Amino acid sequence: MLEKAFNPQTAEKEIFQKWTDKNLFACHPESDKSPFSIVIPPPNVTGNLHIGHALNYALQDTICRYKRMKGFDVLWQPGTDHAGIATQMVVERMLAKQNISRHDLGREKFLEKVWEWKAQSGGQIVNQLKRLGCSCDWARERFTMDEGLSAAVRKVFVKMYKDGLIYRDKRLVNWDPKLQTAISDLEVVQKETVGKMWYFKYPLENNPEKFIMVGTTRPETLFGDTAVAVSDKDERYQDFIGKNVLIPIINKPIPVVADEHADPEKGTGAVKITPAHDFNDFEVGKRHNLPLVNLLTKEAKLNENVPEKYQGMTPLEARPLVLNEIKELGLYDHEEDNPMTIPYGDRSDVIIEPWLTDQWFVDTSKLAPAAIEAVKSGATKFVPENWENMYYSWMNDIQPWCISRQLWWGHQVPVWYGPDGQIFCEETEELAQSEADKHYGKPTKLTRDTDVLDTWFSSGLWAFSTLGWPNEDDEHLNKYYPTSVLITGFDIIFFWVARMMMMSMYNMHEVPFREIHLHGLVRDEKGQKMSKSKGNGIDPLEMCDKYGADALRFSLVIQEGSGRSVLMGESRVENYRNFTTKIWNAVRFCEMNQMTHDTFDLKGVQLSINQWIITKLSQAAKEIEKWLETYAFNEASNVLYHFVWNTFCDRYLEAVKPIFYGENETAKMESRAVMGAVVDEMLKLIHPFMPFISEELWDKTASRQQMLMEMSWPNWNDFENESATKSQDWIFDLITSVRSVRTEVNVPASIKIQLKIKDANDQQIKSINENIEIIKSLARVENISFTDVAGTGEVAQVLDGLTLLIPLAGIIDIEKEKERLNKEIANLTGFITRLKGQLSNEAFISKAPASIVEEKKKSLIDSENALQKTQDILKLLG
RNA sequence: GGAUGUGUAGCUCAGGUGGUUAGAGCGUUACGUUGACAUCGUAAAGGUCGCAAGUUCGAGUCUUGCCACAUCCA
Repeated sequence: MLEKAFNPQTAEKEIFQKWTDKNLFACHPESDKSPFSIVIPPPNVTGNLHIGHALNYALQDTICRYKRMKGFDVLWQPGTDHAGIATQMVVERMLAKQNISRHDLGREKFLEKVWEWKAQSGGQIVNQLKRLGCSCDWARERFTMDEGLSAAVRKVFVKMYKDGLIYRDKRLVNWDPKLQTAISDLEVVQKETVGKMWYFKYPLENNPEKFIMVGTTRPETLFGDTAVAVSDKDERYQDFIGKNVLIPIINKPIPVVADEHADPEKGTGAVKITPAHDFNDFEVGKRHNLPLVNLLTKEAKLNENVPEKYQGMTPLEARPLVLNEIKELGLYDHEEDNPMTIPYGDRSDVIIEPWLTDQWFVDTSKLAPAAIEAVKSGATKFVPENWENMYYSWMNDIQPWCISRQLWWGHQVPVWYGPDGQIFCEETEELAQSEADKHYGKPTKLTRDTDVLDTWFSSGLWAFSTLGWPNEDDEHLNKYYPTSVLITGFDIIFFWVARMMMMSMYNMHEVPFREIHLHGLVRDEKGQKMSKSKGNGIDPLEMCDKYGADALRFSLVIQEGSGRSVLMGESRVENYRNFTTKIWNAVRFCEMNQMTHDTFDLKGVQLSINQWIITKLSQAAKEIEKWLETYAFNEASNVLYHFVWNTFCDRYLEAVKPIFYGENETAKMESRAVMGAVVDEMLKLIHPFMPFISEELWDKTASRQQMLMEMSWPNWNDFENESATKSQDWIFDLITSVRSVRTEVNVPASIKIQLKIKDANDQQIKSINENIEIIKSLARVENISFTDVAGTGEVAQVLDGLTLLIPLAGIIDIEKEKERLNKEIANLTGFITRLKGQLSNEAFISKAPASIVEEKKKSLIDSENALQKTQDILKLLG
């Protein structure tokens, strides 16, 4: 006998262990089953499971478990990424507590520390994923810094370098002065603020009476100005073009150039150009061959190119002083509030400075076309489709990707320099050395580039590097690549999805995945983004502790549709915990009524209620299948929820109760067998969504040869009985109808009524007789009889041509009943008027399809019939 | 400023190719039986489908304009 309730805390652990012991998560490249493969979006090795992960992995687990049951050889490839900046920060912070900096240790020692940290406390998230029930092939867990994956990085880098797709260039990059590394465009967060626009004068070199008024948001960078730009269409400044103006304070002459960057409509129409500290100005500088004057150190402090008194200040410290000096010189004009955006580092949260350095870049413009074509041709499909637009628009306007980082933790760039700066890019130091020796004609000492690569560079290879590449003979690579689907959040479409597409097309000449399902982000119950500062976050592990992993998973998965957000609150988890309890108790009830699990021929089932539940289960299985195939998780889980709760519990179990309380042993036997079979199949349907409770019930209700996880997806197509199902559905309509009337005329639930049925046809009579006990029980009816005449004092309701009569003389309020009937008559009349209107419309009759016209005609006859009967009843009431 | 998306019940959302009186969950209200149920069950109320035109026999669904909001990119 089952316990009173499910205890997730103990059961989850045991079940996961059993799955692991039986090695059920493993893929089987040797099997002849068709492959289905997913690579996990690798969580950050420093990470902890947050609710967004929980959604993402719950969706993947649902699909993977479902596909296994559908007979696929599933590989769900797990792993983590090395998170260059985040990990380095974690370890540096740890060392800082002992007053050690990474520079004290040196690169090699520091990396040892990082590996130590990783071994001890890295990858906690993996255990957290297991708590969720994730059925990844854990034995194949990978890490982006593994030897194999690192080899892949080196190989791809060298190949791309030699193909001219990776190059080194001195350019403006987004410089993070706190972390002291370059970061890519995508790692910069633009924050809106209201800043100031300051206006001041640049006097003409040879005629200080005349000047150009310039507006700027960064006055302190004037020391790096190398021109002032105006529009060549701007009447005001025609005379100035080609002449020199003087930079205030330092009186350095710089040219006035005509450039489209200056917008005559904005401000004064003249802008100062600081090519080394602004991306737009950099472009202007290139067009006019302007020199670059760098003003900042790598800590983003003013350097030796500014007057001595400003050196060592931050730009923000220098700004008011510079403005003061301009004022003192009489060159200052005025200031205005100016809405603007300021770039911040997404990790460091400090202001990012455009800074001129040598960095490595990927020429993405050459990679993008193949990645675009892969989606255009349908080789990879986005689900939902509308994400394609976002993908195309980014790809079409793609910027070079800065892949070098001035960090220690990560894949060191496989580049060595000769004494003259000659580049040797090879997969190993030995190869680079031998190339260098050849090049110089003698043994020559090389130095290695100290930069490491952006973590996303290695993540970009994830889809094939985890499967064994560069070993082209790896059986996993051969069987599971391209992967079937990528399931991830839309927020990393550029960071990761787009880059995997580019890297895979270039390197494998094949898409990384056939489909991409992008899901929404988890928000709080009010639709607000969850954040630490708002304190509205929900800890998935705490939810697992309180309500069980199944409840958490279901509350997430049932919300994932085509929308952009999944709303989450503790009450929702609690709600679906109630659902798990419902399941538990339903099965417990079946157990109490001695359900059986012996082999049993479902085709020989006699009772229509049993035929009905068999058919409903079969239909639910097919529907869930249909929705899961298109990643409509909300629809699939909704079908399951309604099947379990409404169809199985509220209808079927309630309907069979009278059978078990009755004397008909044959009916009992049949129902016990059907009940057992339906429970078994139902648990299979539940399993992909709620693996723990379903497995537990499977285990506890019978002695089983195999675990539930190993079973096949239900297919009861051959046992469906449509006509029995239809008439049984009609019985439930009848029951609802009686219940509804009872409520409307306030018959207390404790009173059992008499039910008389008038004008029923043969089919209806047969069906009612067959289900007489069910009707009596569910509609609280004492006795059912058939009649030809309606009596007085009877409440009546028309249903599909027959009339339900409930004698309630003395109990009911005649006036209230009249009111009810009049309301119904008004409804029917309105409906009939509309139908008649349509049917008397020539245009409708001639233009609408015949089937629609027929339908309306039939509907009209039925309604008129019902109207007539309802009016008759009303007359009887006097 | 550009792009995309969204506006349907108090809340969150469903509503392939136009076709009966627009659905679900939660919430609300009323009433509760013979113990599977952390409660559960039964029933009810609640919507001029953002606004305005247009196409059509027929528009929540298609077209255009407007308004509001959201996200991404400048």
